[in-house]
This record gives sequence, C-alpha cells and structure tokens, in this order.
Amino acid sequence: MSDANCRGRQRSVESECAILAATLHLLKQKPLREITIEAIAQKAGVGKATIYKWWPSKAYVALDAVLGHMKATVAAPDTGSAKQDFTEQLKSLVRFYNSRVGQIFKQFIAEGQCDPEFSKLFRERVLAPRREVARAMWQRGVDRGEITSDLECEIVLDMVYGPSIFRLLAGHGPLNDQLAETMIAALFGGIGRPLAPLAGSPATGKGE
Amino acid sequence: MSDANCRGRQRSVESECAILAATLHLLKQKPLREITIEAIAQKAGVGKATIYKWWPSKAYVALDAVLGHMKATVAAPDTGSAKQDFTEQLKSLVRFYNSRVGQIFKQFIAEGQCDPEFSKLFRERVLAPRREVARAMWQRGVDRGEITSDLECEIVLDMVYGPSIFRLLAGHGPLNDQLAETMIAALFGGIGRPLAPLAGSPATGKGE
Amino acid sequence: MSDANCRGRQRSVESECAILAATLHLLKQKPLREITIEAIAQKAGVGKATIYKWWPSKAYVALDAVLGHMKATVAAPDTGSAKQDFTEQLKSLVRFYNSRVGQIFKQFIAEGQCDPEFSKLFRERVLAPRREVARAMWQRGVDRGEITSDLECEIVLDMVYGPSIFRLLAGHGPLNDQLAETMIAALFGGIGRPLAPLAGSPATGKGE
Amino acid sequence: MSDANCRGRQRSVESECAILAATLHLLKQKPLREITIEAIAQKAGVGKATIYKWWPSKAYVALDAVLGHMKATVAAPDTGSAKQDFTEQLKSLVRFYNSRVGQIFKQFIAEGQCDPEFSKLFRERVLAPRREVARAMWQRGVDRGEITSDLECEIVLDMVYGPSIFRLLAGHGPLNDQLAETMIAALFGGIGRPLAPLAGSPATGKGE
DNA sequence: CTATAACCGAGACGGTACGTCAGGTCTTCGC
DNA sequence: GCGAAGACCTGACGTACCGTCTCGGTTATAG
Repeated sequence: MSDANCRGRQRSVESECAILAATLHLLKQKPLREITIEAIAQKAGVGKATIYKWWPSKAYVALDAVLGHMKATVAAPDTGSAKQDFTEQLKSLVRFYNSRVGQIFKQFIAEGQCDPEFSKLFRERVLAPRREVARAMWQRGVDRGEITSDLECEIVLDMVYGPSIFRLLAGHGPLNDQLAETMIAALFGGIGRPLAPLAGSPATGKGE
Repeated sequence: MSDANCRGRQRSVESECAILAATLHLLKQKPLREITIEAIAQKAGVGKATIYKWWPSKAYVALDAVLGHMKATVAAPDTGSAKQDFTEQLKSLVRFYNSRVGQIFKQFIAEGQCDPEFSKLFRERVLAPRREVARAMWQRGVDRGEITSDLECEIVLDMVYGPSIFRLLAGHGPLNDQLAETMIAALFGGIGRPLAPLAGSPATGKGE
Repeated sequence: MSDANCRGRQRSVESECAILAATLHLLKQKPLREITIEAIAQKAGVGKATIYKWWPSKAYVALDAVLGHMKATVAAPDTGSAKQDFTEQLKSLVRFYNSRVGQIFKQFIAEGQCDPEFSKLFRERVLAPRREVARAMWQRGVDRGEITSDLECEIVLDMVYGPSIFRLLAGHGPLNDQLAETMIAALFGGIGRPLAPLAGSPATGKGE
Repeated sequence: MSDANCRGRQRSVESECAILAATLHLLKQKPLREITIEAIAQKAGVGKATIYKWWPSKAYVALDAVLGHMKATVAAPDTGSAKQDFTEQLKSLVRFYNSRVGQIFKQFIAEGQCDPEFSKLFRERVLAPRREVARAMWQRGVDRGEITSDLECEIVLDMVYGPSIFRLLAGHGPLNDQLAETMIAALFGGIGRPLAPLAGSPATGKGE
C-alpha cells in the first residue's frame, strides 16, 4: 500500500530525478524547442517510454524540472507600503527574467500558445502562486488605504506585471530595476496629469 | 532586365502569391507550430526549395502572409482626448486579439522566443507601426497637457498594451471592451489613493 | 516432495493451461511471427515473467500449445499394402496441411531457420513420431517384398514427404488427395520408362 | 527523358548499390531475422526512408541483394541422359544449399510463411527460373523416351527437388552428393520392387 | 505454527527497432 | 539560369515489445 495502486513495481524515483535533472541541464544550454525527448532520455540514462509514460510532452517535463529545482524564488516583501512592496517584487521579478532560468519562462508561455492544456497547467503551477503572493500585497495596500478599492485585484495585477512580461516576450525594450521603479510609480500616480490642483483653473484638462 | 539581375528566369510572382495564400489558409486552420513547409509547398503547388530560397523559415512566410492580406487594421482614433483615444484603440485591439487572425499574433510572439532574428523582424514589421500610431496619440496627449510629460513614451505604451497582451498570451483572464476601458481609466487615474487629502479639501480629487 | 525440488510453491497448472490455451487461440488468428509474448501473457491473465520462466521463446510455447491440443492426429494405416499405406497417410497429411492447425506447421519450420535449438526440438517432438510411424510402414513393405531393400529408410521417407512439404512451404502448386496418389504411384513405379519391354529382357530396365 | 518520369531528381544508383551491398554483407553474417533496416541503412550510409521508399520490407531488399550478386548459378547440364542431367543438377544444387549464400534461401522460404506477397515474388524470381531449366531437362528426357510421359512435369520437379529442400529446411539428415545420386536413381527406378520377374505371375497385385 | 522458499500477477524499467514525418540539400529537368 | 519537382540524408517522432527487475501476495514444505 505504498502508493495508491500497490500492485506492480513501483515508479523509480531515481529515474524521475535523473529525467528532471537532465532536462534542467539541457534547458540551461538550449531553448526548449531544440531539446528532444531522445536527448533527455539518453542524458538521463532512461528509456524514452519511461518519459512518455509520465509526461505528455517535453514541455511538461521541463515545467516539472524547473519547478522542482526552484522553490520559493518568489519574493514577498512586506515593507508596510504597497507601492514599496510592488516595486521590490517587480525588481526581483525583473532580475529573475534576466536570469538563465528566467529565460525558460518565455519558452513556457510560447509553448502554451498551441497547447491550451499546458497553458492551463502553467497558469496553475507558475502564475497562480505568484499572483497569490501579489494578491496579498494588494490586499494589504487596500486595507491600509493605499490602493483604490474600486478596482478588481486581477486587473491591478495585470497592470503591474503585464508591461514587463510584454518586454520580456517582445524584447522591444530593456528590463531593469529602474524600469520597475518607474512603472510602479507611474501606475500608482497615474499617467494622467492631475487636473488643476489650483482653484478655478482650466478644469476640463483631461476630458471627462 | 526587369530587375537587378537580368539573366535567367525571373522570380515567379504566381509562386509567391500561391505560397502566401496557402500559408494564410493553413494559418486559419491550425497553429503555426503544426504547419510544415511541406504542407505549404504542396498546397501552393510549389517545390520546397522555392520556399527555402526566399524565406528562412516558415515563420517568415507566415509573417509575410499575414501582413500582405492585412493592411491598416490598426485603428488610429483622434477624438481630442488622449484617454479616449487610448481607450478606443485598446478596444479595437482587444477585438482584434479575439479574432481569428489575431490569434496568429500569439504564434508570432511564441516563435520569436527561440529565433531572435524573427523576433526583431516581428517588432519592426508588426509592433513598430502600431507603436508609431500610439506614439502620436501619446504626443498629442502630452501636448494637450493630458498626460504627464515626465514619463518616457515607451514605458507608457508598454503600460497601455502590456496587460492585455499578457492576458492574450497567458489566458488567465478575459479580454473584452470593458477590460480595455477599466485599464485605461485606472492607468490614467493611477491606482494609488491620493494620500490623505487634507482637511476640507476636494476629497475625490483624482477624477472620475 | 511432489517434484524434484520440494520447497516452495508448486508450478501453477492453471497458469500453464491458460498460457497454452491463449497461445493456441492466437495462433488460429495470426501467424506466429505476429504474436507477442505480451499478448499471450495478457490473454492468459498471466505475468510475462511466468512465461519466460518456463519457455525460452514464444516458438516453444506455441509448439507446446499445438502438441498439447493435438494428440495422435497422425494416421497410421495398415492396409496390407505399403503403397496403399503411404498413399493413405500422405492423403491424411495433405488434408492436415490444408487445415488451420496444419498451417501452423509452416511457421514452426520457418522459426527453426534461425533457431537451431528449436529446429531440433521440432524434429524430435513433431517430425520424429510421424517418421516412426512411417518407418514401420516402410519396414512392413520391405518385409513383404514390396519395397526395394537397398534403399535407406530415411531417404525413402524424404522422397515420400519432401515433395508435399515443399509445396506447403513454397506454395507453387496445389496440395490435394490427387497429388498424394499420383506422387506415391510415381514414386513406387519410378519415373524412368522401362527401356525395351520387348525382346526377352526386362532385365536392366530401370535402375542402374 | 532519362527515365519514365523525367522531372525531379533521379533515383540514386549509388544509394541502391550501397543498400544491396550492405544487405548482402549482413546476410553473410547473420540470419535475415536478426538484420534490421536500421543496420542496413547505417551500413549503407543511407537514410531509412530511402529504403522504405523502394522496398516494402527487408526481405525484399535481401532478395534483390542476393539476386543481383548471383547470376546464372543454375547449372543446366545436358549430358544426353535425363537421369544424368538431373543427378548433376541436384548435386550442384545440394552444394549450393550448403554454401553460405545457399543458407540464405532458407530464410527466404521462412520469410514467405507470413508474407504471401513475398512468397509469390520468391517463386517468380528464384524458383521459376530454376524450374524453367529443369523443365527443359525433363522435356528432353520425355522426348528421348527416358521419362514416362504420363506424369505432369510439375509433379516430377517437386519429386526431384522436394526431398532435398525438405532436408535443407528441417535439417533431419545430411545433404551431399551421394544423397543426390541415390535419390535420383531411386526416383527413376522407383522404390517398388519389380513384381516377380518370374514366369507369368502378376503376383502381388501391387502395381495397381 | 512458524519460517522459508519458490511461485504468482502486475507492471515499471532500460533498450532496440519500428515505420513515419519533416527538415533542409541536391540534382535533373522545362521554361 | 531560375523555378518545379522530387529523391536524398538526417534525425526525431511516438509506439510496440523485448527480456529483466521489483513489488506485494500466495501456497507449500521443512523444521
């Protein structure tokens, strides 16, 4: 009764580890697209069938490999200021994007474009935990009255993370600490110029 | 002597059109990843070598195919209000994302993840023109004093488009008109609550 | 103490029977080449290892399966005439070759071509008993003076059975009762025309 | 206009030769059963697909390989005596069976047992030519009055060749020159003892 | 009555080969 | 001399079985 189904030989933990380790090693050398199941199997000293038995495709193996060797890399700062929290987290995120492992994340999103199943798994296993942390940060900000409460949390999160992920994927601009700071600042303050803080000024500045 | 090199048979326009048409037709049926050069060649009634001669990979063919049959789909509203302009454009963009052709854009970004060359081309041919239009909208807003001028344009654009593209690629939330409106509104107003409006001041300061 | 080695659980008769039955059933559906140990194991509700423990390869299992369910199908006529005996036996043999089980014999000979061990077993278990019977028929013929005694029995038997087995394996001609009769008649009478039946000397007519 | 269909690259003669040579080389080392398409492809320096394009299975490749490098090994003696002719030919045949290439013939017959298509091809390409030669020998014998004309040629041929092929395949007895001589002699003379050359007694009624 | 041992089913394992597919290159023609 | 057609080599695909190896569990004898 060691596992669910007791009958038959048990799944080899060594094999699983070898597969994940080999995959991770390969992922550091070349993009997921150029990695083959055969290469993983050979490097891990494992039969191809063993991989196919437990994972639907190499993307799933890669996801497991990355998740396994990377726990709790999500920074969850609690500085007392929501703006500060978001800035810190985005900075750590940006640094992660620029790291070698971070580059793999791009591959996952790319992979999800023609495998909805994988996309879903990626959201659950990768995105969700990070958003959970961010959601707490948001909640604290709302509770403390630092963030307007009339916005859905999900939208706020996308506004926080979307721009940098866009840059990560499209590569049209730099990704660095300064960007993180600027973005969060702009997001909190708004990009619209505060209409006439003065009395009796040209009120209708913005429109609406 | 029609072109630069006069000797020999000229590049067949029929072939090029047939290839692009075939590619476009296939792109409407299945994701780019599942399309093969062979399939394009066969459908176009063309040798594989002819394709390889003019395009480096199927992604480039697909890009040409999509760009060829899709001129000026980018809305460039000029309502007099930057906020309004951005809202309208984002709404049209969101509708485009949800269209069949729009789905192909995801594939292009995905393809760029392991082909920097293609990523660059995609930015130049697809992203750049759209950002040019948006940049004009932004400039008008700045000139009219509706947008703070202390922010780099590129950053503003990423804050406008990033969140919806993130949703397009990760699929973790809906993409619709209401989202566009909410996001632009939040972006202009900022998500931070105006800190402690002093006694007797115009409380809801920000707007809307 | 039932068998040689006493300790431990005894070999399961049910398993053995199930294996042989399953094999026989499969042999009636497809050639031996296309049968797999896995298929036998699954059909018999038995572990693969159990098969490997008792038989070296599927050919041996098949041989046991066929021999088990097919006792004494070899006709051993004793009509008083050797020629008649051989004719009858060859006719029954030809009918057997044309039967479904008979077709399996071809597979065994084929299997023996690259497994001398199996070829030997096949000769001992299948060929030998039949030849024993035929040898008795031949002996009776010799004793009765119907068959020339200057020929080795083995050669005679091969001359009797060889041609029809050749047809069975190469499939270049029909296999039926009439063939059996004609062949035995020709064999007994010889295919050489007795030269000069005239003029007193039937003497050296046939044979050297 | 070199071949039937002119367009496109021509079939590579080098590849075909390399494939056949490699196959022949392998056939001299191990039985056909243990040869893999992959091994042939690798040894020939050729893609697997190229083999699959032109031959349905390795058996067909092997047949072509053997036939290509082995022309006119069929002895067609014409000594003036049919018995002598058959004896000579069977002797050469027996020697061939014992040769290395001759052993491959067994494999072909074995292969034919579960591929009727191949069996047919084998008969046409291998058996038929040899039987054609033998048929001529038979005809000469009949014309000269040495062989009874009341027997179908095909049956005679099977009686000539069947026994030795049986020995080749079952391996239950030796295959040598002496056997060839004995068999042809017995076949011509018949194995039945000439019924009582005594005066006027049709005695034992064997003859039918 | 217990310990020991050989058996059993199930099934995961490292492998090998399968036959297919597509990639990208080349060769041979027709225009 | 370009462009079509298509044969070529390559290499990975995902599958099927191979024969071996744990597993947990069962049955039989030996002590």
